[in-house]
This record gives sequence, structure tokens and C-alpha cells, in this order.
Amino acid sequence: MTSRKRTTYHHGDLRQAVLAAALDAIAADGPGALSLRDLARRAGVSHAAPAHHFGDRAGLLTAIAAQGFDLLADALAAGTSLADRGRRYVGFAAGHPAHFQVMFAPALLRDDDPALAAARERAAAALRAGLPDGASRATGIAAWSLAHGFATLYLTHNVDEAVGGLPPEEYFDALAGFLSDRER
Amino acid sequence: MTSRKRTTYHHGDLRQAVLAAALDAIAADGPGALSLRDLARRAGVSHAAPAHHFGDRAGLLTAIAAQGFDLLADALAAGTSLADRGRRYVGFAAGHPAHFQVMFAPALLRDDDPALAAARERAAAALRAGLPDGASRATGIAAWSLAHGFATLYLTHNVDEAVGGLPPEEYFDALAGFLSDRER
DNA sequence: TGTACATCAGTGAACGCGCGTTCACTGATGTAC
DNA sequence: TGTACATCAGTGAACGCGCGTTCACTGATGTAC
Repeated sequence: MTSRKRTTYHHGDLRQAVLAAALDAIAADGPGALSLRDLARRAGVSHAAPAHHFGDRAGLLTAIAAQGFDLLADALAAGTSLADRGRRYVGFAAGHPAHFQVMFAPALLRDDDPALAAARERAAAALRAGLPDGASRATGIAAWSLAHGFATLYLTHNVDEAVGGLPPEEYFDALAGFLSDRER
Repeated sequence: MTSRKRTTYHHGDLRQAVLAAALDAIAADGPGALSLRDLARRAGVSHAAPAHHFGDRAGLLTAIAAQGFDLLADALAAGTSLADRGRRYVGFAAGHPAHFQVMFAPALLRDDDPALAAARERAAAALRAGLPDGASRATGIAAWSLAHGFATLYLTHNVDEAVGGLPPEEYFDALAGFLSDRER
């Protein structure tokens, strides 16, 4: 998302450009390294401009997290089974690593943001909807933990060797088989 | 770990004091917020002192991660079964949230640090040792993912409601039952 | 079609702040003799 | 037991830097008439 030189005074879609720059920066260096001035530089815009759209760092990260939960909800909605939703969960994390990191870094977010809460609830509903009828709450948490744990270990390079070059969601198919649908 | 007023010029064990202050700060605000000057303040010591022991922020966080992997290896070593090791994994995360966060934040660490690599390998060996004879590599990754995912979701307050006030490792006992020991 | 005006996005200079780093230093400790 | 000396931990003043924030501004856009 390197910006073409602007010829007009107005950017056109600075909000999107800043979001995209932020996702790049987070994927490269983690969310801790983010500064609004750096994003302005990346977007080719004056240093004070990003604050116009997001207020501050927490506002920007909160917007990213909300967008992430929305994307996750969308990805899960098309799932056909519990295992398929797990696969999609992992695919989302691998495809949107910056979103995923920020979504689960509560110290960086404005937890009281209504858009964030709404998106989070959409995603939670999509997760619940994947469970077979009559499944216990623990079943859902086990499935979520398995997918979330694998996604996290994958993103932190703790399972590179086992996964090899495979798309991680394919490797996850094998893992999903270990989850029995009732307690033993 | 609020420091008593020192009466001697030398601190005695500044290294430990800085580590303890760092763990407090990380547990409160996440590892991104950490600064060496702040830690010096918390430890009641001049601002340049922490650099004496750790070099810089990455050095300090790397030391914390290495210590964390050692503690994890110790905790796992006493485990008696795969489920018990899962329980201990979760107990470790809940009892050492700052260590746990830092251990799995590769962007913040010096990945080439030999002490870190050694501690990480100790922990990995302890994880592998928990598997039944002849278990597939996928079995191990499934078990690790389940425990790691639950620990992460717990620490990020995503399963507060389900866990209630229970120690999370107790709640995890129920989850471990969902993991069958062979692929279905 | 033209003009006036409100609104909004982005600018750029200025500020104060906390940070990491450097460096000459000082106080404490341990060891050699 | 005493003294000299090396080593090491911690000090504190100074520096330059990037940051967020503020503010008066300017350029572009849309709407009313």
C-alpha cells in the first residue's frame, strides 16, 4: 500500500490508507511498535492527519480489532461443520495476522467501544452457531481453544516444522479429528 | 516488589528487582508499554542502572522469556499424564501471565539468544515427554494447541463467563476430556 | 450556469515530554600481599 | 590485621530524537439559491 504521489489536496480515502499502513506495520513489527507519525509517513500525509480519523493509537487499534471481528464473523458464517469452522478460524488468522494479534491484545484496545463490542458479539454468535444441537458449552470452548491455540502457535512460529510449507488450515484438518464430540 | 529504601550504595540484587518490576508492569499494561526508565523508577534506582544488567528492552524481555520457558519446563516435568501436563500448562500461564505473554511475542525478543534457545528447547522436550509412546506428532500438537489456546483465551478474558471464578486449570480438566487419543 | 457560503480533510510550525544512550564519576566489594 | 589496588554496580548530568498534541491555516467539496 505504498501511496502514489497525490496531486490533489485531499487524499481521497486516508482512513483506508492509514488502516492498510497500520496492518503492514503490525504484521512486520507487532502492534507495540506502532506510532501515528510513522503511519502518516507511510501514507504520505502530514503527521497530524491520522489523528483526524482515529483520535489516537488506541482508537486506531480498536478500529482494526472491530474490523477483524467482522471479518472473522464473515469467514465463519459460511462454515458447514464444526471442523470446517475451525479450519476457517485458522485460515482467518493466517490470512489476517495483524488483525488477529490486535483482536486478542486487550491491553491495547478501548474495551468499551460500541463498534468493537458489536463486532465481537457477531463473531461470538458465529462461533456458537457452529456447534451441533445440544452440545455443551465446554464443547464449544474446547473447539475454540484448539483452533485458537493452533492459530497462535502457528503465527508465533512454534509449529513451523510440523506444518512444513502447508497452508496451516490444511494441517488443522488433521488436528480437528482429535476432538471427540462428547466428553470421555 | 516495592523497594525498601536503600541505605547502601549498591542495591544488592538489582537484576532481580528489575525483573520483578518488569513482570508487574507487563501484567498491568502489556509488554509494549515497558520502558527501562520506568523500571528504574519502580526499582528506586537511577535511570541508567537497568541497562547495566540487560543492555536494552529486548535483552530484558529475552531474559524474561528464557526464565519463563525454564519455569514452564519445571512445571511440566512433574506431570503424570498428558491431561495432567495440559493442566499444568494452563496453571503456569495463569500463574505467570507476564512470562507467558512475553514468551509468545517473538517480535519483542532476541531470537538468537542462546539462553533463550536452551530454555525453549528444555520446555519443548518436556512437552514431548508428556506424550504416550508411539503417539503421532499431530497428537502432540493437538494437545499443545488445546492447552495453549485455552490459556490464551483465559488470559485475554474471552472465557471469563464459562470459567466463572474457578482456577482455570480446574476448568481445563473438563476440556482435556474432549481430546481423544487417536484420530477419528 | 454562476456565486456565496458552510463544512470538512489535511497542513505545517511549535510545544513539551519521556525515552535511550553516553560518559566521567563515585561508592562498595573482593583479593593480593 | 592492615593496606593497596582492581573490579564492578550504580550515579547523575547532558544529549538528541521521535512522539503526541495543539492550533491557526488552507485547499477542496458540496449545497443553496
